[in-house]
Amino acid sequence: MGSTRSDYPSLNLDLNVGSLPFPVDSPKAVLAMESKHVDKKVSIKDEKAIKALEAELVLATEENKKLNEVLAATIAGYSELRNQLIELMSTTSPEEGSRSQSPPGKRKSERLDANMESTSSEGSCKRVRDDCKPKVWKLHVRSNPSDTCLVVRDGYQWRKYGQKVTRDNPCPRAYFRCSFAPSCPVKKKVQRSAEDTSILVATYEGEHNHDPHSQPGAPSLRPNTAALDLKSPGSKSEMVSQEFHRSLVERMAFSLSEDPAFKAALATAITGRMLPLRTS
DNA sequence: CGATTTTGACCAGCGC
DNA sequence: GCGCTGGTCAAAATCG
Repeated sequence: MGSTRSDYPSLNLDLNVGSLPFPVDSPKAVLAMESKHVDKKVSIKDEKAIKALEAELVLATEENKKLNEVLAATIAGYSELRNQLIELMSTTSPEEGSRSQSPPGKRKSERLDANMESTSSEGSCKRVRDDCKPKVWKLHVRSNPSDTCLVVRDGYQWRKYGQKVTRDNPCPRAYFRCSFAPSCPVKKKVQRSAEDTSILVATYEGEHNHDPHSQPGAPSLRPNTAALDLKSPGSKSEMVSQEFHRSLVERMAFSLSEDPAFKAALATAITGRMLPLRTS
């Protein structure tokens, strides 16, 4: 995933500055068209007007080019800032270290998973894990706290194979396997957040090797429920892709808004930007 | 009757 | 080595 301009559809602006009387691609095209259509009886006055228009077009083209460069620089800067933020979030700051210090008895693998949570929601995960464990990422979904069923509707069909009450959370954790294909390696753990019981935390391990909608009797995605389409990117269906993109953005936004480290980093960044302005 | 859920038992990893 | 804990298994129960 490169940070090219095509990665930012919303930023794909049409920068054809200056109003042109007809759609053209370049000054050469203008000249070609003009040489075709210009009447021999064209007066000197008209020729001057044409030259003026040509000059205006060249200026507009130049301006367009400059604006494109500015846009590219802006996107590059955005990318760099985003990477810095991700890096900042993934590295353990002293106070975050004490916060994320795992309680005694917490397993190493789980701590790794917890570490992954901050980065896995972003595709450009910088940190590469040493082992060859399947991809793990977490999903926070709001649901009715009075609803006791640990079901996250994500378009796939799951088969529950266990439930446990964990030490650090009074709410039970449910274990699911993808029930569509026996060969599908994906597993899912669902548990209510200890802090906010209205939030269901679903931990996915691995990637589906099948289409979520290919299965018969797949549950329809109801509104007003924890419904998300988690189909892998790069699918053929544009609708699904858009849905996936939307859910990804929602997930990222939610994860970031819930992350105290992000809030702290944001506050630091804002303070850092404001203080020099005040002191100067 | 097959699929799914429940739930206690078992296993393996980790810290002490 | 032992105890704690999370993850999984598998038999029984339940559901459609």
